[in-house]
Amino acid sequence: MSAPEQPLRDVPLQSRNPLQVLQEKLQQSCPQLVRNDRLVWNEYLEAADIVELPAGMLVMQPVSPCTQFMLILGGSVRVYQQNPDGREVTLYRSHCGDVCVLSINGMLHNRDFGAYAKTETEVLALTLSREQFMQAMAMLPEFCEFILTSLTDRINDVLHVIENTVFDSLNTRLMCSLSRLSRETGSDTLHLTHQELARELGTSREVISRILKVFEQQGCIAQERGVIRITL
Amino acid sequence: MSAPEQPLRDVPLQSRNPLQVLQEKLQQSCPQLVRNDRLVWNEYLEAADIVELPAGMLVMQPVSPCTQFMLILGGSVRVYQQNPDGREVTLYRSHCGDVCVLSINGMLHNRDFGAYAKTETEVLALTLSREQFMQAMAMLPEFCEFILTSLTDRINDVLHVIENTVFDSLNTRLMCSLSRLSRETGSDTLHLTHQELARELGTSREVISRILKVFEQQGCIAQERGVIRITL
DNA sequence: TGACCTGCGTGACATTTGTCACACGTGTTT
DNA sequence: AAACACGTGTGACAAATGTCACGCAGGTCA
Repeated sequence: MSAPEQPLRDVPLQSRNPLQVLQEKLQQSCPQLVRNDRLVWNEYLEAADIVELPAGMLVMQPVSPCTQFMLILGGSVRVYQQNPDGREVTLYRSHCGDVCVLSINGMLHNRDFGAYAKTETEVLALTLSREQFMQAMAMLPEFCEFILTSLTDRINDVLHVIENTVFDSLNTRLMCSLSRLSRETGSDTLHLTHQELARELGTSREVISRILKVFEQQGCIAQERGVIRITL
Repeated sequence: MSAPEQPLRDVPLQSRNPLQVLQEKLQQSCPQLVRNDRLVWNEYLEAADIVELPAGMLVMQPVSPCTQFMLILGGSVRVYQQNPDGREVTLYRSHCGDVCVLSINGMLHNRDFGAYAKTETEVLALTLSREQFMQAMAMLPEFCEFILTSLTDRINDVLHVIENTVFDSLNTRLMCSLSRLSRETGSDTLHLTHQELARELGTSREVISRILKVFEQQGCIAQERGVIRITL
């Protein structure tokens, strides 16, 4: 399976060559990865398989069958936990340029990883076999550094999640979630139900409704059925 | 600075050759790291510097001056966050055999890392320069795998912390903390004040006192000034 | 002895969050 | 039209947690 070749015209990112999109993305976040206008590990990436996952697919379960390294090229994956009552919390999301941590876990030893991952949109991902991955780590210091950076950044992210859940009120956390989701989707109009926001924060629908009503009265947001628009 | 050479007699771990202790530890957690009765990266480790940090030292601040890789050989480091009011939460602890995540962050790019780290005891750590570290990653697949495993395991750990803070009552979280601390110190007698437990969970002293009183009435614990004994 | 610090106990109270029950409107299906 | 699923609003209430204001006991130090 290989990437579709398309001209770089004024079309949405999703329909462009995903490796090109990845390169632009990484050029911003890790400029040292790009030399002479191409990714230093292009030779590896271009040999890699690219897989396309449908939206709504449960990619990872606590013990996953995944034995390959995965790098997200496009789309979004939600990583979350579930308690026995069926309540959920979102732990983080992976987007273009993000390493799939659970795939590294699976590739190395497939230890129990107390988390689920589900695609929220169609997802394009690059995969490397364990051997390809280890070889890239050994041969390409930039790739090695990229992987380590991704992992430590991810740890940093989730530490901030802990900070927020411990120190901040639901009020604050909800507002932060709205603003982050708005940033991630690049739009101030969020197509979300109250129930989905409850799953985001690990609380119940009624609580979200109650707080959103306050936000609405304060003029921070406007609501329609299934839609929240940030007006601030 | 090199490791003290001491005979392996019946003495507490702390006074033995720290590399020996590390090897025994890693043999349990990562047996593939040991071949022919020695660590596969002994050559690197034996050339490495070993540093000794005093107890109570603030090792890392949100932006740390650390530019070396660190691997804990002995003692314990507490990684925590602080909010503006001065309230704290413990995020995790590092012990013998653990990689210092913040040192990797510092070594690679020293990005802001919203967390503090403080030694709780005297700490012995092995350090590698950035060059030594990258070379070990490239040359020793076992070392590379060990580092990646350490990082993904750490992510897994903190994801569980999120799960607990979101889904569990303080009651449950406190009991879990007590039992974990007991496991980590290898003793059922914990020398801890209520205030320290409050910092552990990100709450206030009164709340901890209230819950511990209940535990005591239920017969799960016994308390003296500054001491909690688990009797269950 | 008295002053002081630290650790703990505790009651009263406010606030936050979770839960339950039910109602209403919209859109879809039968 | 009737039935139904879904998203939302809402009021009442319970439970959990945070906060404040104390008091008390043990130890240390001057």
